[in-house]
Amino acid sequence: MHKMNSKNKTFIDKLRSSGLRPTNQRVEISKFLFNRKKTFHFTVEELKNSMNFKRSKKISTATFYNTVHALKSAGHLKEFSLENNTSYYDTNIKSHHHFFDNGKVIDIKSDKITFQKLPDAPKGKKIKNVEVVIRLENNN
Amino acid sequence: MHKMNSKNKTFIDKLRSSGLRPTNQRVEISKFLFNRKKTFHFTVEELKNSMNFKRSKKISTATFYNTVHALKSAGHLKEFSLENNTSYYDTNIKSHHHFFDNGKVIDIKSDKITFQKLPDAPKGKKIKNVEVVIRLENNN
DNA sequence: ACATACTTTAGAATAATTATAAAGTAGTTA
DNA sequence: TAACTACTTTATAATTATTCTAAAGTATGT
Ligand SMILES: [Mn+2]
Ligand SMILES: [Mn+2]
Ligand SMILES: [Zn+2]
Ligand SMILES: [Zn+2]
Repeated sequence: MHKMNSKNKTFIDKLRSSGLRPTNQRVEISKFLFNRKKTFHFTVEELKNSMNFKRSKKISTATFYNTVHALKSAGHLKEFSLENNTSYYDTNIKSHHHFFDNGKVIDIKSDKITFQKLPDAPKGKKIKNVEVVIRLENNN
Repeated sequence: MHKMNSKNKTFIDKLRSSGLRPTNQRVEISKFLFNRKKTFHFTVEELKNSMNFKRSKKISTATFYNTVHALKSAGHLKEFSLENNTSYYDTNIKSHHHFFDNGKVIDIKSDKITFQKLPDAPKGKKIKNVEVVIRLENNN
């Protein structure tokens, strides 16, 4: 008694090609994360609550953590931090920048910010990437 | 039986002028944090371990947390996050940028980075500050 | 010295995350 | 399809970072 629609196929392939067995839980989580137009920024708790809210058969906390870590390792998610002690994940894996607006995170495309001056990497090192955070506050 | 040297005076004043009673613990912690030439980036655990290592009379964990929070509220420390679930603190309270090199954090003075292009803040918002993280990796 | 508010402390509590190990499932092979 | 095996899910325990609690201690004003 499995639901199957044409969307799932995409995620099954995505998981398989990353060496992850496309279990029901992983497919559901992938669909929830990646089947949307805009970038999704989330914590594991938020993901768990919003997915499990409507489900009769809940997915376990450990599976949410396991799956998010697996997707991160496979390069489908990026991890980042705000100024609290929780990990956030980003469905936009391209190098890009962020607005932080009281806990709300908004993507800034890489080409929206360019530099006039950037320091050289210390000797023996090179630059892996450059990410900018623009913190916002309310006007007036 | 209090040790007192001319350095402590500075920190006593600093604490008093921030509305914090200059207790022994706070003075010791302030001296440890601020009596150095270079910026210090640390977690509360790191601070606790390095200060308590040599002391016979240990300062309690709660006091390290309390004092770091108090110093942050007073504007003498800034909090930031790496990609783990621990708060880091920065003795450099000026707006500035960072190199991240495998967990090691190095300051970049604000004027070492300038922008050619920056996005506008969404309407109703304004930019509070802009901080850049340059992630490093080893050469070759 | 006394009073009082603030501070320190040990220990309990909480939140996010990771570890454990038993039960379940996917992919493979007979 | 049945059996096999490696991988996955799950409930639960453990860990880590941090905050809370409330009792004992201390700084400051009088
Ligand atoms: Mn955590
Ligand atoms: Mn934490
Ligand atoms: Zn993003
Ligand atoms: Zn710094």
